[in-house]
Amino acid sequence: MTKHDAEKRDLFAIADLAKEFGISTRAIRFYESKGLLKPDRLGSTRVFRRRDRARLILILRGKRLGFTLRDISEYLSLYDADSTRTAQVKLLIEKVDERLDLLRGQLADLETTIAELSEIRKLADERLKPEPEAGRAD
Amino acid sequence: MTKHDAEKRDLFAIADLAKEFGISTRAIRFYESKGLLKPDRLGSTRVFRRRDRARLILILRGKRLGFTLRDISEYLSLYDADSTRTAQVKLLIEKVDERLDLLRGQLADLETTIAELSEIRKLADERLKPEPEAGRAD
DNA sequence: ACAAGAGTGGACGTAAACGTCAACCTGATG
DNA sequence: CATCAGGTTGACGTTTACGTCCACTCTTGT
Repeated sequence: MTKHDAEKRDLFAIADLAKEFGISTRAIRFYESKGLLKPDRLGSTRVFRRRDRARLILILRGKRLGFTLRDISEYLSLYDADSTRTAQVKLLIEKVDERLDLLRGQLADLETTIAELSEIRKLADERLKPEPEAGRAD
Repeated sequence: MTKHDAEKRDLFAIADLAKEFGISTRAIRFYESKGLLKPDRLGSTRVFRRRDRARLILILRGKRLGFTLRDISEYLSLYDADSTRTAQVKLLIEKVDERLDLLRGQLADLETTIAELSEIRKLADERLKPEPEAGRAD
């Protein structure tokens, strides 16, 4: 069972991650080619560690939110930047703020949309059971 | 002034909408070709009305949220479905619920991301003004 | 020894969402 | 009348994010 506890392991084959997250190995290699992942190598074989797995999680979340890989790449660099040591903390802050604005915009859009759909749902639902009154006959 | 109050008008040229929303006329025609918009015609010239403008707003919001045009198309049909008359209210409800689930998932992702970035921001920020001590002089 | 199974890089294919011409029509205007 | 701003329909080009072969190489079980 310990074998399957992905959280605790530190070594992953490309196929492990592909399976765990339901994506193709091709996709993973593609992410690497774009610099989003930097697995170690054993000869030519990729060896993924916890760090890469964590990045992959962020990548997939970014994708669910509709960001491009380029966006996500920038975004990952924010995590990397090591806010306690970076020489350009101000630049980092700017970037983070920028992205936060963007996300808050999305959040607002999302809330509006959810509200509107809920309203539609409510109407349709009422339509479905319109007689809290009396009995009926078929 | 009344001329420019987009909300109150009922006739829009393709370029009006393009300008108002900062997109290309090509995009608008493309949306039409995909059935997302159905402007009237004066001869061959497209005439957009409030309804189309409203749909365009929904389309752009959908895009900001990372949905495909196909997704958005389905989504628009929910608005169209006229929940007070549709013969398949149940189907409508299912679709809406489905989409609400999806959106709520995004909302959760978004909130997580915002929280994480805020944390990074906080760290970087502290790093920038590490002396909450003593007075100041200008 | 050898086949199977996983890994590799490289090349090509593809769907989505437009951008970018090209070639045309049309009404207003100096 | 010539031109010009705005409209039209194609048709082709482009970028993104992979899928789909392909032709190897390595490791391992029998």
